[in-house]
Amino acid sequence: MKTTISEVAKHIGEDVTIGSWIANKRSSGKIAFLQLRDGTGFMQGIVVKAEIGEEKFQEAKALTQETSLYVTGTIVEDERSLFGYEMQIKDFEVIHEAVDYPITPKNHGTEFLMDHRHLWLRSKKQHAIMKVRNEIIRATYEFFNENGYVKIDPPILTGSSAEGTTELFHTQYFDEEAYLSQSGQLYMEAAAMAFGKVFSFGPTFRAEKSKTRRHLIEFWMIEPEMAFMDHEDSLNVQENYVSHIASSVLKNCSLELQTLERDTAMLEKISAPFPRITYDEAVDMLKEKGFDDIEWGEDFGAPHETAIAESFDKPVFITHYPKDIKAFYMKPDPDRSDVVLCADLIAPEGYGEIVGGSQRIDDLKLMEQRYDEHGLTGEAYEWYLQLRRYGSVPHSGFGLGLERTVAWIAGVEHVRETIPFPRLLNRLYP
RNA sequence: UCCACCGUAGCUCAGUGGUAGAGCAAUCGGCUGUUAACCGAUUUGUCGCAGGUUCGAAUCCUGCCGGUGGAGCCA
Repeated sequence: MKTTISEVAKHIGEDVTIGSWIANKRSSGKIAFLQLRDGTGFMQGIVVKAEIGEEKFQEAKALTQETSLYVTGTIVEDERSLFGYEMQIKDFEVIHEAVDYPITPKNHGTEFLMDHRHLWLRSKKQHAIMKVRNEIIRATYEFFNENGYVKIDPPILTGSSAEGTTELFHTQYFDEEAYLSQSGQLYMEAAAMAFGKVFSFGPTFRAEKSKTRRHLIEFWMIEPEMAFMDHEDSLNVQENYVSHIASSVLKNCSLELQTLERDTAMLEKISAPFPRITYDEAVDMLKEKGFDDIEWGEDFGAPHETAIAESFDKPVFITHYPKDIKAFYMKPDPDRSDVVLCADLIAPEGYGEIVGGSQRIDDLKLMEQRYDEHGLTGEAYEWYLQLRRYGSVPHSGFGLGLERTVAWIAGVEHVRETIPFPRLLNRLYP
């Protein structure tokens, strides 16, 4: 009967057939070890000459890397295998012979591997990262579904920008100029007024010429928006959500984390509540640590965020940033008009900002004032103003960057390995 | 856009003015428990491109192209 590597534990002692590829191979005069992969996992198959016959044994020894084949044999438990099971191969049938597979079991550079990303995804480490990514997505849907959120999909083609600061991808919408979405947030605010609690999950685009291990041109964000929730309520949602992600990956991806050599002790510490410090406290903390290049009113750079994160073994919220360095829609603190009710969540171990969120301005007059200050005129922004004209309520929301979160949870150095086909400054292929 | 570093065999790299090298991959042979298996043999070149200096340039100089890391900006 046909099965998959992920299911072999149910077939110990039975003869099964698995459609698979040769990931690697080792052989000697009378025994050969085939490292098999089938998409669901990796497993070793054993070919013994005395049992399979001279002709088939020679055929097994000649199998090339990434040749596809059906293997048939008995599933046995074996403690020498990390996976725990092996197949004693009785027969195999080659489907397609691969010749000169480019990615060998030895070292390769990033450029070469990225040029072969369509093949690199087959490797054990990349496979593990994508499984962690998938688990984070699954846990995201689970968390928001269980907490009464409705998934709403904002548009990708838009006629206006959410935050005028970043470079947008321009495109043509018949006779009009249009942009690829850099955030679905403004639309999610409209959705929250219709459905209460909503979340989105989709791609976003930033035409920034950023070249760092934390940046992609095209990346995926999860953007919840909640009516009748203030800044504090939102922080509670954020820490519960991130904790749920961490515990789900720990529970369902233990083999993948082992493959990635991730220190799971770091992940086990990720449980709500998370520490919270204000921007003011963060500036003081940085000055104590010897940073004399930061003054109140300036935004933090990556080294600053890393230095702050090093003081905590959990993600840390930095709240109440100065109004002037944050987006126009953030609500000022009622007790202090020079700061806004917002928070960035900084991941430990130098992974940087993974969440940014705020309570939004709900007062029509104040929002109109912000429009004037930021020069937001024209009908492209009119609909957003109407959300404050017709039954405005306090509401908050946040955006979580999927790739940065995957990089942090999986312990991967660079976000380009956390998305199947990264779009980078100089890469649109494959 | 700016700063730093890099570009030599299919891959990873050494070679800093005097005959183009190593390991891996590939091919052939050996080996009954391998884990990036190991051992022996064989094959592999537009030294990123263009110009210059020199008796002689992979090596020194100039320009260009490409890549990597970082800054700014952000998730």
